[in-house]
Amino acid sequence: MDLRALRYFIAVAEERHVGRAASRLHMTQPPLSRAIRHLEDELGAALFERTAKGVTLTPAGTALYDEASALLRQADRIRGRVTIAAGAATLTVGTLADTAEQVGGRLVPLFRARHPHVNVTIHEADLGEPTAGLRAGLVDVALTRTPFDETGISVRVLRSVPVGVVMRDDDRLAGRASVSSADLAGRRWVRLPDGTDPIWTAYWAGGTHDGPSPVMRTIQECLQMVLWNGTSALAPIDQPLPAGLIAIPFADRPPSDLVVAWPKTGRSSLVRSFVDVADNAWSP
Amino acid sequence: MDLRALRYFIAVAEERHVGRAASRLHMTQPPLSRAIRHLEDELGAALFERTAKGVTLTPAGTALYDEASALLRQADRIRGRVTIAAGAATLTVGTLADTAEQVGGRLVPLFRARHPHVNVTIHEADLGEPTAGLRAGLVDVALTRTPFDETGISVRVLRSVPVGVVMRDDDRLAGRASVSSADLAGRRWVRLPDGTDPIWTAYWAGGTHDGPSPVMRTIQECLQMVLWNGTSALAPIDQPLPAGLIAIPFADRPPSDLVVAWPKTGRSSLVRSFVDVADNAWSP
DNA sequence: ACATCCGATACCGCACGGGTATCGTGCCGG
DNA sequence: CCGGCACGATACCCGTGCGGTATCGGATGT
Repeated sequence: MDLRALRYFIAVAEERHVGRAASRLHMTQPPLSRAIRHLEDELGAALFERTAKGVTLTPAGTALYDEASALLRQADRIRGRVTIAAGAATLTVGTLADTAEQVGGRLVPLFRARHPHVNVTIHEADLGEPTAGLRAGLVDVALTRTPFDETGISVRVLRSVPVGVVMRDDDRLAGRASVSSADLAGRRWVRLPDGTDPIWTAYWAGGTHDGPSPVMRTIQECLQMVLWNGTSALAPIDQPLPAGLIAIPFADRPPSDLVVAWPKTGRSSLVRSFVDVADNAWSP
Repeated sequence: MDLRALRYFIAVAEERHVGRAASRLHMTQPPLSRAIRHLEDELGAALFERTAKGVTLTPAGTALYDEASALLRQADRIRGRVTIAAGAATLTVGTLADTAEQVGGRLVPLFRARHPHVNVTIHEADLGEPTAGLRAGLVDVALTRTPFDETGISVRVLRSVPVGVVMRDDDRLAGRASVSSADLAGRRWVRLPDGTDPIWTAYWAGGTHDGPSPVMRTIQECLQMVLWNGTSALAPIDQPLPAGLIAIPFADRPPSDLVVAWPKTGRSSLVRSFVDVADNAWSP
C-alpha cells in the first residue's frame, strides 16, 4: 500500500468515475483500473461498486477515504518540515526567451506562496536552448515551448499556441488571411544559433536560407531583425507585436505548446510541486 | 516519497548502519544505499552524515525521523480499519505435515493477537505437497520446508534444521555416529506420492528403490513405516522420535529450512503481516 | 435495436528496484 | 608506517511493475 495507490484511490473516490479520475491524474484509464483492483486485493476488501455510469464507494471504501486523505495530508506536510530543517532550499527555473513573462510571472508567485521557505532563482535561456538549460543540468525545471528532443524529459502542456509568419506590414504578403510553405520560397529567414536541437530548428525554419542570414538569440532580437532587415520569422501569435510588424497564421505547422518541463529521473519534491502548481493554475 | 522509502530510512536511522539496516530489511546493502540517496535527492536535503563506521542523522534527518515514524504508524492502522469496515477477513494458512505444531502453534496466536478480527483457517497438506497448497492456490501463505521449486514463490527462513536417517534401533547401522550416501545403497526407502515436486522428491530420497516400496503421506505414516517395515527415511531431526527409532545425522544433504512461503505476486496485507509476525517471533 | 459510454482485459515496452561484484576510503593493529 | 578490514558507494545485470494503446463485454437509454 504505497502513497501513490492511495492518491489514485482518492481521485477515483472523489470523481466517482475512473476515466475522469485518470485524466485528473494525467494518466489513462486502464492502469488506474488495475491499480484500484490491486489496492482492493491487497486490503482484501471491495472499495468500489462498479455501476454502468461510474463507481460508488463501499463502506470499506468510505473508511479508507477518511483515513487515506488524512494520511496524504500528513505526508505532504513532511516535505516542508524537512526542507525547513535542512535550511533554505533552492529551485532554479529555466525560461525560454519570453516565457518568463508569459507564465512565470503568474506561476512563480503561486509557487512561492505554497513554499515560502524556498529560494526561487531564474535562468533566462536564449532561443538556441529549447530546454532552457534543463538538458545542460543548469536548472531544475523549465518553462519553454515545444517541439524539442524530449528524451529523458517529462513535459506538461500549459497552453497550446498556433504559430504565424511575422513580417513587416509593407511585405508583399501582408493582407493575406493565411500563408503556406510555398509562399515562403526564397524568403530570407532568421537563423538560430548553430548546434541547436534539430527538431526545434526545423520547426521554426521557414523559406530558404540563401546566403548568410542573421542569428537571433531572443524574441526581441528576432522581431527587430524582421523589422530592420526585411527577413521573416515564425513566432507564437499569443503576444502583441511591435508596431510595423504583422503576423499571418501559418497552417503548415502544428501549434507550439507552452510547457513546463523537468527531468524524467530524479524529480525532486520541489519540482513535483512546481508542476502541480502549474497544473492547477492553467489546466482547469 | 513513497512509504517504502520511509521504512528504509527509519531502519537506517535506527541502526545507524546501512549494512545492518539492510539485513533487518531482508535486502542487500547497495540498493538500500541507493534508496537513501534517492530520498535525499527528492527531499533536497542531506539526511545522514557518512562516517567510517556507519551513518549519523543530520538535523533534517532527525526531523524526518519524527515525521516519518508517525506517518508509518498511521499507515499501518489503516489496514486494520479498512478490513474491519469490510467485515471479517480470512487468512488461510497451509501447513506441511508437522509444521503446524512446530511453528504454527506459536505463530498463529501471535498473528491473531495482532489481527483479532481476522479469521485464520488451516489447511494441512500431506508430504506430496511441498508448498502446502500454495501452488494450487488453496492457501494464502504456507508453513513448510525447503527444498522445493520456488518459482513464483517468496520464502523466509524461520529455522534451519539438519536431516538425519531414521531407522529402527536394531538396524545394522544403529550406533554409527554418522552415515553417508554410500551406506544406504540397496536399502528400502519410503516413497513419496507420484507427481510430487522432483526437487523435493530428490532431497528426501536415499538408498535405492528396488521393488515396490510403501507410499507415505504424513510424517507419522513415514515413521510408522520405518518402524513396521524396516525401511528407512530421511527426516528433519528437530523432533522427538517414537520409541524404537533412532536418527543418525546425514552429512550428504544440506539442512532443510523450516520456512514461511507466500506467492510472489498479489501479496495481500494480511500475508505481509503474517510474514512479519513470523520474522519477529523467530529471527531475533 | 443499436449507439454510446462505462470499466475490464490483453498485450507491449521501458523504467525502477532488486541482485552480485567490485571499488575507494578511513580506521586500526602490528 | 603500512597492510588488513569494514564501511558505504559505484557499476552493471535482470526481472517485475507500471505506464501506454487497442479492444472487449455489458449496461443504459434513446
